[in-house]
Parts: sequence; structure tokens; C-alpha cells
Amino acid sequence: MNVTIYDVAREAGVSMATVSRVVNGNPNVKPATRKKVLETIKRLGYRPNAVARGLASKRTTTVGVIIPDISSLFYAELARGIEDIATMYKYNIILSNSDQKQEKEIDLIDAMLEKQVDGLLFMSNHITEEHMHAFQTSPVPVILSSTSDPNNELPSVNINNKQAAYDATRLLTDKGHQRIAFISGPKEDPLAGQDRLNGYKEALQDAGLAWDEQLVEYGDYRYDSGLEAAQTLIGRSDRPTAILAMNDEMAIGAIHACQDEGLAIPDDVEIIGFDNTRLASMVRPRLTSVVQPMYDIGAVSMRLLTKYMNNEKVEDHKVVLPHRIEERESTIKS
Amino acid sequence: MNVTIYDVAREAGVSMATVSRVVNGNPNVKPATRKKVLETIKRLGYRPNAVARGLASKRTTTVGVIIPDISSLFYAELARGIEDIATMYKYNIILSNSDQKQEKEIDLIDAMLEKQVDGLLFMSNHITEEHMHAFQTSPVPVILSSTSDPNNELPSVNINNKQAAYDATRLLTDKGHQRIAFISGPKEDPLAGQDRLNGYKEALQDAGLAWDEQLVEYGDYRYDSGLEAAQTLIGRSDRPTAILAMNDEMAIGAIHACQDEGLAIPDDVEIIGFDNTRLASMVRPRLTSVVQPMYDIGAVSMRLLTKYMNNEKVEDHKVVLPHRIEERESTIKS
DNA sequence: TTGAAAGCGCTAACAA
DNA sequence: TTGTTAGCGCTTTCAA
Repeated sequence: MNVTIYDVAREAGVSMATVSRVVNGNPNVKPATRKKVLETIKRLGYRPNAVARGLASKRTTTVGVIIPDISSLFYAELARGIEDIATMYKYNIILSNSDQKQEKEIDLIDAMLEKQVDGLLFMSNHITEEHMHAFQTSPVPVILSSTSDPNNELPSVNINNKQAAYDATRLLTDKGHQRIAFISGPKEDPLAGQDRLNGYKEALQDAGLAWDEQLVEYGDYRYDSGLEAAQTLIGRSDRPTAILAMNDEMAIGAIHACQDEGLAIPDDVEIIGFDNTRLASMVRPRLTSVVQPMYDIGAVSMRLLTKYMNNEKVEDHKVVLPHRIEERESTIKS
Repeated sequence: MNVTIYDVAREAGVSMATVSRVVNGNPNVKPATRKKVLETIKRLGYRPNAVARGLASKRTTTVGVIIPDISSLFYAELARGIEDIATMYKYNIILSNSDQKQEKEIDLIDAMLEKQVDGLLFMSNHITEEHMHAFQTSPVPVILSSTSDPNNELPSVNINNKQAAYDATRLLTDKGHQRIAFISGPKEDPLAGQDRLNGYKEALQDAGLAWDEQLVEYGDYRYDSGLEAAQTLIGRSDRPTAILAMNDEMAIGAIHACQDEGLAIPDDVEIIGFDNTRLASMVRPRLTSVVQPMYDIGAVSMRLLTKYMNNEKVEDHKVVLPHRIEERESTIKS
């Protein structure tokens, strides 16, 4: 049998309550008593049982993290931000991959609530009615991380995706490009389908350019899909002179597709990626990219969650982190 | 107050035990009773409290995962393998980053044992006496994943690192290279310092080549360190004609260092990476790499852990997964 | 400053 | 097939 708080109490000649106080740093313990208890704890090798504590106190100091895919560069970085802040606030993380499948997401929410997490961090690109129902009936706070709900009701941490796409597009139109292609994420993905695409369209409009459906291709955020999308684009008679891709991996695919066709980057085609992952510096020419502060999004999300969990006052339920464009050699310095 | 098993029992007109049986799929329940209970559960929106269950049953269906850095491509892929199999066996994962700091690692082991995980998956490159002590006194099984202990006592899942480095080096010596450089991981990292470096040395020896300290550089597994290491190497008068790097990221850095100096890959310098991450296909020329099946290492580790947790018989405590070399354009087809 | 005691919500004998 | 009951190991009043 394991050593319990009761064993420590008996050995130290005090009550369980006193041991509990010592373990939890309660100041109402005479120093001498504290010392005695601490010694006994060490001697017996007592390890507090967090499950029993959780049952008695109704707090588990554990938060649930539902993430599309931890093996994606983007989400891994975000997860690291979450975990670092969680550690700082003495929380542990239960991490699960959802692959953005709605059913799995709902199941995971349920499973984590069963485990009595103190809060939930949720990432996905498509929030449905069912999601909203689950969130609204959750007994613990929920934060959307790099995710937003249709009606902007839930606390969330994000960048302004529309503006970011707008800015990147304007960078290109300002250089006089007439044909700017857009390699989007999957069509079903509203992040890509709406916010960013709208930013792109608006920028074209503001620059007096017509919007041409032929210039938009859809990928799946992977290298190969970027490569193929770019091949299609540059294969057309009226090929684009600039490409904006919705993440770095696809952008790098696009760079290589162009290079394979003998097109020079950035002289023949300028290319901009998205996210500014470490990848952006690992290509030649190095990739200009829209900086999305993934680590910070994770960190801020977790910090926000701690506020809700501790019933601290929160001014802004929706946090919008700044974005910017890191210019490298895949575009021409203006 | 939340609805408990007691509420369900009362409402359904049965005992708590019966509700518990229904929830846990115990077959000894009359179908009619089961139906009645299930309906009440649904009606009341009852959600079993896993913490209470854990306290009573002494099983949490949670495993702890201690990983150096989830934002690393390598470990993220491994983590995905772990999580997929965990899900398959209905376990949840508590995930924490250690940054390979011994003190943090020991603290994490402790914290996870306090949380009453049913098992532990541990990744690191340096196992000390203290680690061994912690593992040996752990009340739950521990698996080393892509990690090995000095005396090979603990269950682990790995590839044969020495052989892998040997094979990669031989591929190069067989083509007649006389000067083959080795970009290692950090000196403190025994994985690099011993197994792989030994494989490299042995291969040189078998090929009748002398071992030259000048040809070994140490990096930190990051792109920049590979770039710098390669710059140093090719800057020397007697520059290498082939480079073997201990991961893909450093290998890509090496490719770019060479290209920046006007050296052609693979004609002037052949380069081989390690791990065969997705990165390997995202450079031009694409990178030849030693395939280390990261996802599988994670998956097999988790599977092995389930066996220990269920007291199943385990034939091999040490699993060695196969490696191979994926040849791409950074080497010349032989 | 300390202790006694009542739960927290569930499982698992054991009995019926 | 079902119910009774004693914990699991801790926190948290409340009283002393």
C-alpha cells in the first residue's frame, strides 16, 4: 500500500488536517509543527494523491487542450505556448488531436469534462451549432485559440485574419502586380474561405483590380498541395506574377513549382507565405511571410483561461494579437 | 450542483451499483433495467465523474508523456503516434515539455505520479542515476521512447542509432568519398556523442579511412547550427566532399551553406540528413535522409505501455524498429 | 494553532 | 440480477 496523508499524520503525531495544511502551504501552522511534518513526509516518501485532492476540492489543476493536429508545425508551436504558461500557473495539460472532425471534437469535449478539467482550450476552424451547445453548457470556461465562433460570443485569441490577408495583398498590388494568385486552405475551412479570402478580394478592389476566380486555388496546407496549386497557376496562359499562400508550407511548394519551371523568385514571381514558421528561413530564397504569433496565441489563450478559472475580471473577451509581414528574399524589397 | 450517480439511481428507481454497472458496460444487468437507466442518464444529462472513479478504482486511464519539446518536428510527430494509439486504447495523455533539463524532468515525473497516471512515456537523450532512481521507484510502468538507458534495463522503443549512422556513412564511403564530415547534435547529448558517432567512426574504419577530428562539428539540431557547422567545414582548406548531419534541419542548413558558397549539391558535396521529416522533401535538391519512423516509435511505445498497464505478457522489453535510407537528390544515385 | 468529522462521487466486494 | 456498504485519500468547515 502507498503511504497516505493518514500515515504521515500518525507518524508525525498530528492530525490529517495539519498535514494537509502543511502540504498546501497554509500559513496557520506553527513552524515547529511544519518542520516535523515536512520531515515525516520526506522520511516516508509521501506523495499527495492529486485524484483524491481533486475529488475533495473540486479542482484538478488540469486543463483540456483540443487541437487539430499536434504534428502540424503551426499547432505544435501554439501548443508549446499553451504548455509553457500552463506550467507557469501550475496547471497540467490533457492534449488530444481532433483532426477537425466534428464528432471527435464533441466527444473530446465530453471526455475532458468527465475528467473534470478546470478549463478548456479549443482549436478548430469550423464551429457549428453543436459546438456552441457543448461550450455553452460547459461547467468550466472555454477559450477559442486561433479560432473564432460565428457570432463572436466566446472568449478567443486570434489575429485579424482578414486584415492580414489584406495587408499582404496590398504589399503586392503596391508594386504594380496585376495578377496576384491566392492559394487558399480547404474550401470547407471558413478561416480561409471567408476572412482571408475577403481580405484578399478587398485589397484587389481597393487597388482597382478585378477579381478573377482563375487566380484562386485550394490546397490542404501541405507542401504538395502548394506545389500543385502553383503548377496549375503558372501553367495558365495568363500566369500570375505574384502568389500569396495561406501558409508557409504551401508557399514553399509554390516557390519550388516556379523554380522547376525555370521561373526566378522573386524576379519572375513574388511569393508570400503565411504564419512565419521556422520553415520560412529554410528555403532559398527565404520566404517573405505574414507573421502570425503562434506561440503568443497559445500563451495568451492559456493566460486568459487562468483568469476565467480564477474568476478574475477580464476586460476583453476577444483578444486580437498584432500581425506583420516579415520581408525576405521571395519578394523584392520596395 | 451537478447530477451524480446517486441522482440517476434515485430517478431510475435502482441502486447506485446498478447505474455503475450500466455506465461501465457490465453485462450483468437486465436489458429492461439497462434501458431505463440509460434513459434517465440521458434525461438528467448525467456525466460520470472520472476523478471519483479514479479514486475508487485506482485507475485514471491517463498516461503521462514527458517530451523534450513539442514544437520540434521530430517530437511532434512522435507525440502524434503516441496519442493516436492512446485514443485507440481509451487513454488520455498528459503532455509536458522538459527541454531536456534534468531537474524539470524529475519534477515532471513526480507531478505526473501525483496525478496518478497509469503509466509514463519518457523521452530524453540523457538518462542519469537520478532518472533511474525515479523510474525504479515508480509505482506504474515507464517506457523510454526514442531514448535508451545506459544499462538497457528499462523497456524502450528505438532504432539502432549506431547502425543507422554506420549505414549512412558506408553509403558515402562506397562512392569513394575520402573526406566525410559529421554534423553532430550537442556534445552533452550521448545519443549523438556515442551511438551515432561510433557508427560513423566504425564505418570510416571499415572503409580504411582515418578518423579526423576536424571533420566533426557540433550543432543543436537547429537549421542555423547546421548552416554554421557546414560553413566552418567547407571553409577549411581540405574541405569535405560529403556531409552527414544528425537531423534534417541541420542538413538543410548545410545544403544552403554549400549553395551559398557556390558549391553544387550533390556534385560538389553530397549531403545526408537524419529522421526523414517532411522537411526532407521541402528543399531543392531534396534531401537524402536516414528514415527514423517517428510516428511508429510513438505508436509502438504507447502500445507497449498498454501491455504493461494491463499486465499482459511482454516478450521484448526493448523494441528496435527498422531504419533505412531514403535516397533523394542531395546524393548521387549509385 | 490544531483536531474531529463529514463528505467529494464513485467502485467493488459481498450478500441477497 | 440487484442492492448494501465500506472505503478510495483528501479538503474543508466547525469547534476547541
